[in-house]
Amino acid sequence: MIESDIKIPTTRNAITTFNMIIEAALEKFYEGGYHGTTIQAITQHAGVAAGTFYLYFPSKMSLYKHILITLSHNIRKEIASKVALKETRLEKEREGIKAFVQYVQQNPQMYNVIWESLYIDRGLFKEYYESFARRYVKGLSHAQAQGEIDTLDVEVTAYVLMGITNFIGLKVLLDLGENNEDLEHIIDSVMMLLERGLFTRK
Amino acid sequence: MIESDIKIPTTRNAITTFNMIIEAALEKFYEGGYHGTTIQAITQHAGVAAGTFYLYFPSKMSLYKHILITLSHNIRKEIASKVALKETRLEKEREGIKAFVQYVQQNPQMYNVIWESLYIDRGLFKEYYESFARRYVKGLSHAQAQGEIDTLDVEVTAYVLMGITNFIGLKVLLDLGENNEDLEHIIDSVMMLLERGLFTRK
DNA sequence: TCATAAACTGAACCATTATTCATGATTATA
DNA sequence: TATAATCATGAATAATGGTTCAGTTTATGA
Repeated sequence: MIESDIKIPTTRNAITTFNMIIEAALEKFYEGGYHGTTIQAITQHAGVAAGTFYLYFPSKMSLYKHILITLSHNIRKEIASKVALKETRLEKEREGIKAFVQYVQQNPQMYNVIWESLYIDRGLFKEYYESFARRYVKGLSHAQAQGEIDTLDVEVTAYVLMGITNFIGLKVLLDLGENNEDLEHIIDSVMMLLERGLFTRK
Repeated sequence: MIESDIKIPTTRNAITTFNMIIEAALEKFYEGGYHGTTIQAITQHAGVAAGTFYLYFPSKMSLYKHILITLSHNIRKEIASKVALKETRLEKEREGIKAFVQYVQQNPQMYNVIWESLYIDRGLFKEYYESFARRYVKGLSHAQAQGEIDTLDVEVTAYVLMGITNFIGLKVLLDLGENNEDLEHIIDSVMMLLERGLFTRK
């Protein structure tokens, strides 16, 4: 395991400190990115001394990886639990998009942390999207076996759907374009496209 | 203009040097990202001394911005010219995806440079996607007026299509998942989805 | 051919910052 | 209460890397 070198504390106070450092790091990484954030800035924001950082993390890098892994666990769990409540693939798809966008809104640091891995550790970046896709493919294959979705290449479809979800999330998070307040309307539009296709029928 | 502080040279040799620095920077930024790349590394790779860099660029940052702007100009021009050759919106859409993915394959530094702007200058990142979307919206609105595409929210649709294109590009570039050799097959799958929708019809 | 400008050099400067460590405070245990 | 173990400090260290500049080479054109 990558994070085996992190000393996860057991006593009450130490756990608080540990978590405060992570919280502070999330905020700072969001603001300035990995390289734009100093240990001083993190620890200062967490209200501890610089040296305290190294009681828990052997390096700045290990903190970053720990955060990346935690975030990706969380979002996957979040989406999976919400999607599981729905019956049809159509409903699952709608719920998945919604859960993702809401998670992003509540954890705006996500894109920064995950995308930055492209420059920090390309393996982690690939692993994140590939394992996300793998789970997606499973769900789509199942739906295909049930006759719910068309006979498409499920892997390509998984990346298409991930692309849609990610860019809608980005639009809402960074307020790209207009009308980002009404999430239901946005999702309605996306679902209409997935239901009918883009083009008019003759 | 942002890059007005760059001294673009006029004499033959100086232009060569200028371009060699940019080429080297592209390669190094791709390998290690902005922060992971030193001026020393860039100039060494370009075969010039460190000081030479500052004859043309006032700072490392100005080089990055110059590259970002150049890349985004180029890809837009590339896509626009190819899409213009096609008649129907369906053909234009197919051509657009293809042009994008091919551009990405030939300029693999693109994602690194553009996405990294999220940590370097969030305004540039937003500007890039918003202006990309604006052009897309124009095309879609036109197609809608012609009755070629459904009555969808064109802005949301633009981000959906950009998301699809970007993630297919990412899949091919980073070789995520399998079967990334056959680009035509991938594009066929995407287009089928856009034509028919995702779900089977009762 | 020679003078002037343009292009280039790379060692030195200086600011930044990840990490260490000697020391002190706090908490748990016997 | 004594003693060990844990937790915390923050100044010092050491390395890195963007930028400068005084000097050298190359090109130009009269």
